[in-house]
Amino acid sequence: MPKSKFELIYIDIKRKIESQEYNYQDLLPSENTLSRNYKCTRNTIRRAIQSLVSEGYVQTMHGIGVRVIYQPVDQNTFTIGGIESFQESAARNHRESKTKVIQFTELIVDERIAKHSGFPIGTELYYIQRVRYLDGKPLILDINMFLKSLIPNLTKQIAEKSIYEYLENELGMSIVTSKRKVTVERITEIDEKYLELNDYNCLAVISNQTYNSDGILFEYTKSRHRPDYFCFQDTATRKRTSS
Amino acid sequence: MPKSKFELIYIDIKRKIESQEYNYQDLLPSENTLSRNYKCTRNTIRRAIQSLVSEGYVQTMHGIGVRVIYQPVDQNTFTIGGIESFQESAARNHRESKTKVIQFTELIVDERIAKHSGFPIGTELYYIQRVRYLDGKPLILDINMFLKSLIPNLTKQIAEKSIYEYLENELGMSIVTSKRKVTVERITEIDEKYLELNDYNCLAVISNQTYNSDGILFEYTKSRHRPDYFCFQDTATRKRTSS
DNA sequence: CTCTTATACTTGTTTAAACAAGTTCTATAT
DNA sequence: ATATAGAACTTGTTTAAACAAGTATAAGAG
Repeated sequence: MPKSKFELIYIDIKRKIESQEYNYQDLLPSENTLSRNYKCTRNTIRRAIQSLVSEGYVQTMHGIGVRVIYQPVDQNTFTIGGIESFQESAARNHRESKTKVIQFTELIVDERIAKHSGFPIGTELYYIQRVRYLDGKPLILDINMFLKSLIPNLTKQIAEKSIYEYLENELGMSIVTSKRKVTVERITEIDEKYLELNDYNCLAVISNQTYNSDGILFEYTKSRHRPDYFCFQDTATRKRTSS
Repeated sequence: MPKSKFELIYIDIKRKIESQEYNYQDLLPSENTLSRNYKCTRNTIRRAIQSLVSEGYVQTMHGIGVRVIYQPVDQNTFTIGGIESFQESAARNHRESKTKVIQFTELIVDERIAKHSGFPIGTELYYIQRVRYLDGKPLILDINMFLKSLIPNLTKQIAEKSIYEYLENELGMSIVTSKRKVTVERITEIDEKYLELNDYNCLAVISNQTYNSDGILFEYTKSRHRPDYFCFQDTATRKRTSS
C-alpha cells in the first residue's frame, strides 16, 4: 500500500509534466536540485527519471540535463498501450463498455496451438470467445485461452464481467509481463457475424502472451479489432549511441 | 567504445538465455552469486537484470529469484520492434532490401500536418515517399518528413540508400526516443499503385515520431505496410501488483 | 579579438552498506 | 504429529560517496 519513495517522485514529476508545469522542451531541475527538493539521494531521483524515460516523457542528455519530450495526445481514438484490460481502457477513455460471451468451452492444446500460444502440448485450457462493445458498438472479438490449472472456477458469468478483475481481486493473482504481436489478418466468418465491419476485409489482431507473478504463462489471447477504432501506442528508446 | 560493466553483463546473460544455457522457466543464479561470478556489486547485477526484464527475457519474483520467460520465436515474418531502420531489420531477418524513391520534395508544415506530426506550424521539412522492397517484393510505402534545419544536405541519392546511416555516420546524429502508433487504414491510390496488395483493402500503418539526442523531434514518418508481411512486436510490464 | 584553459556545472557508472520484505526450510515446543 | 518460531535464503529500497565524462561559461594568454 505505501508506495516507495521513487515511485511517489515519479508520479509527482509525471503529473507536473502532464499539467505543463514542466513544458515540452524544458529541462527538468538538475538531479542534485531535485534530490534536495524531494529530500532523497540522487539515486532515488535517477530511478524516478528512468521510469519517465521508458514512457517517453523525458530524455536525458549527458552533461546537459533532462529534457521533457511529452506532448499531450488527443483522446479521439480508443488507444491501447501498457498492460490494461478492456474494462480499464474503456474507463480511461471515458467510454461505456459491455461484453457478450459467444463461446465458453474447454480445450486441450495440440501441436498447432502450442506453436503460437507457447503452451505445452496437452495443457488444459478454457477457450472463450467474447465480443466487446464500446458505447454500444461492437469493436473487438476476443479469443481467450486461460490455463485451467491456475484458474479453478472460471464461469461464463465471470467472463461476462471482467476476467482480470476476478483474477486479481478474487484469486489474488497479479499480471506482470505481457508479450504482444500486432498483425493484420483477413476477416473470418465469425468476425463478419459479430463485428460491424462495413466493407473492411481485414482487421488488426493483437496476439498476447501473459505471465503472472510466478513467471507462469497463464493466458494467450487474440484480440481482433475493427480497423476504424484501433490504435496501439508504444515508446521505444535506443540503448546506446555507438558500439 | 568500451562498454560499461552492467551492459557487458546484460549481454552475457542474454546470450546465455538465447543459447538456452539458462532455460525457459529456470531461475537465474541469485544476485549475490552473480555478483561474485562477475566480480561486481549487487547493484550492477540488478541493473543488468532490469534491462532483461524490460525486454521480456526474465521476470523477478520477490523473495524467490529471477525466472527466465524467454521463448525463441520463429523467424518467418518480417518483425518490427525496438528502434531499427528498415535496412537493419532486413539484415537481422536475413533478407535482401531495396529502396525506390518515388517523391523527393520540400514542405512547410500547416495546421493539419502540425496536429498529427508534432512539428510546429511553419517548420520546413523534407517530404519523401519511398517504396521498400524485401527479396524483390514491395512491402512498405514510407512517407518521411525530416526537419530541414537539422539535416542540411539531404539528397535523393541518400534517400535511395539509407537516411539513418547518413544521419548517424555522416552527421553524427543519434536517435534516442521513438514514439509510435500502429493503426489500420484504408488503402489509397498510391498504396495500390506501388504495393502488390492483391485484394486487401486496408493496410497497417506505423506512425512514428523520432527524437535525436538533443531531445529534438526531427522526423515524422508513416510506414504503410502490406498486411501479409506485417508483424509488430512489443513487451509490456506492469509496474505494481496493488495500489 | 581569438583561442585556450580552467572550472563549475550537468548526467553516467560503480562500489559499499544497511535494512525491509517475501519465501522456504528446519528445529523446537506443544 | 502438528503447529510455531526462527534462521537462512531470496529480491526490493534507500542512502552515501567517489569518480568518469560531457557541456558551458568565464578568465586569461597570445
